[in-house]
Amino acid sequence: MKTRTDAGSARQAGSAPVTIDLTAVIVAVTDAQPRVLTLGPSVGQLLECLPSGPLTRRHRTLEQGLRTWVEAQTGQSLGYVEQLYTFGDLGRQDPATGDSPRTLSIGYLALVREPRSGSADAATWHDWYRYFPWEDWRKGRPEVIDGFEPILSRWAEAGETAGERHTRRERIAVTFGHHGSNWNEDRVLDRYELAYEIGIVAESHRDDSGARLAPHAAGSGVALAGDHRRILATAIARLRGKTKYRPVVFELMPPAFTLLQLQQAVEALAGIRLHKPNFRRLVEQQGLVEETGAVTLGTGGRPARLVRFRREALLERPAPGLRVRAARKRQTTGVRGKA
Amino acid sequence: MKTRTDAGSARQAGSAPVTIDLTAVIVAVTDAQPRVLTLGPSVGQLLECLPSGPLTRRHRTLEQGLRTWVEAQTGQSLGYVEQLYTFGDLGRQDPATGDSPRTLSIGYLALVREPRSGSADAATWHDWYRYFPWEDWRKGRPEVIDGFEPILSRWAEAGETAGERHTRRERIAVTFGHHGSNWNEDRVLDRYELAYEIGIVAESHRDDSGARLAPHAAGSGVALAGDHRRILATAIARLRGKTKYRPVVFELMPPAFTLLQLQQAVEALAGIRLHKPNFRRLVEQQGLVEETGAVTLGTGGRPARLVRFRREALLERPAPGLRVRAARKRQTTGVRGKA
DNA sequence: TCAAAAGTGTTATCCTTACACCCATGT
DNA sequence: ACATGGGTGTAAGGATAACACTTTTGA
Repeated sequence: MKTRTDAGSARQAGSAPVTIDLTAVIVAVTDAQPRVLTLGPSVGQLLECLPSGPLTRRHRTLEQGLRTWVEAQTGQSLGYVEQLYTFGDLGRQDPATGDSPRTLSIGYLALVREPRSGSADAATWHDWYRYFPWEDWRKGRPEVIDGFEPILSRWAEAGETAGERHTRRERIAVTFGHHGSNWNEDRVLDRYELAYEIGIVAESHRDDSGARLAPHAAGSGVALAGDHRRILATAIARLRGKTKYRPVVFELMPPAFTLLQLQQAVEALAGIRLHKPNFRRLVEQQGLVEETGAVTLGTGGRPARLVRFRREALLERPAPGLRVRAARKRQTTGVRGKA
Repeated sequence: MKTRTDAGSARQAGSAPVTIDLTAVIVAVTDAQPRVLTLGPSVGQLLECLPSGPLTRRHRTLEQGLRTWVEAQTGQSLGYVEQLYTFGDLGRQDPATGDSPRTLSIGYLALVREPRSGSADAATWHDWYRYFPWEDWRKGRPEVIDGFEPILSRWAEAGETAGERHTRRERIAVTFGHHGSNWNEDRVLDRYELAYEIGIVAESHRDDSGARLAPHAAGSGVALAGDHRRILATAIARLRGKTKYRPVVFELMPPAFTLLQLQQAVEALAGIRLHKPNFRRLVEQQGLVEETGAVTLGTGGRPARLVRFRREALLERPAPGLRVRAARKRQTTGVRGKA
């Protein structure tokens, strides 16, 4: 790709040595909880991190490099994989490293069916709301947000000009909604970035020495090494968004499942509760599933039909997905957690 | 980001030297046509290419590096910028380069308001359908697709097993639709990748020495250097998709515009025709525009109200955009081209 | 018998699509 | 007068969201 070099004006500015880190957000849903695979912490490594490794000559494609590293580090082999974003800003680098060999991380989202519990190494599955407690609205508005609200307002009112204060208030309204209403579950990354900027989140303080407004709020979740929590936020946002127009949830489901299991998986990802009868109709009317003929036994109630994903849906609809919105009342299922 | 190095198992495999290329797809809409800014061709550079340059130490952020390069090469300063994808597979490198210092390109989408015609350098604006003639359905089904169809079927029927043939037929149906129906304007990248794989497109033959099924079909559009046509396809796909749930079109419009101009911009991007009365209602009902009070004169008919983008729409709707679908009949406007 | 989950019916409302039609200006 | 684009009315059909209600199991 050097052939066009001459076309530019001042090209020979000396490209710095760069290392590429391939980083994976590996997601599964078990027992109606969204889980993500992390490594550590260990000696000499204070924080947990996502599986990741440098791109080498032996990797023909970026994705192949990612799969190789993940398998080596976690024993997990990946099915569905999708590139998320490339992070490479200076100044957000881990201070320990220094800036000398610049590192870019290319983040990936991977979906797997079963968290085969840590066969290899120190890989462990964690509920992803451990890192984003404010993102789980399934049991109602999370209390941690109460702690954020004064910090957010203080930041808004600390704007220099009237215009800036207005912009800040608007930004808060868009990302976090107005106290409880207008919550948009897709804006995971926007919320993390705002929290990072304001200093709600531990990483803000680690990354820069300058004083931030807020002193790392209580309930701001578990931090990860480097940019990894940002990458995780990107993954959750992408997955929540994509669910709505592409049948990605099924990558997380076993070959046969009940409609309730499917609903709980969607709820787990989106962090909201859904209306059961309407959810079922949505799924069936979109033609996303078909009968297997089998039924489950002993789920604590009437046996449920087992269904499977119906691939033909891809041909029939331009955007086959689950365009869901939170139920006003708790119209879903009774007890959650252990399914 | 080296702090977690120890957490992995066999990390020290020697990361190869890598060059990062920042590549921009710069889009504008003028005279109801979608345009993209390219460089060349020139001496020693047979093909056109997108503005791009290597990431250097001086670039604090990737985006800032991109802006700097684009401004140097084209004189164009960028407004809205969004990262698209990072391309880095070996084997798709330009053969001239060889593989030694591996190059990744990070593709960006930029939207600008006015193609201030090539003040600097050799930058020129081109209709983007020059590179993707099959993507413009505004005047009905493009004839070039007739030429593709036999090639696609031949490829499908050349599958080894019955299963593979079925998979291939399905893939064709999803990406290109069944002869004219089921066209999904968002699947620009899928179509390019299929065309590349089959050999419809010139790049397939340039990149690999192996014989392909088809000998670079007629009407397969103008090729670009390196991965650039793929990056352009990614940009168009992203833009077509994003229009539906985010008000990005307005980044391409002047401060005040008529509803017809807006419709023509959307049609230009999506490559389909829309139903005029319904489009207007959609826009107004979504609250995306507000009156300026002014009207246009002499547009060949009754003077039109000039409207502007209404920022408050962002606060009111979770996904403010123009969820459009092709009109069955030509219900739009009369003559196109010169607006 | 009751709790728990599965599953059906029905309605009001909104959004989408298509059709038909009128309005205001320039040539 | 008529062409061109601007703009409104409205009705059919489909998708949603909320409501209430029945069915089938296990403890």
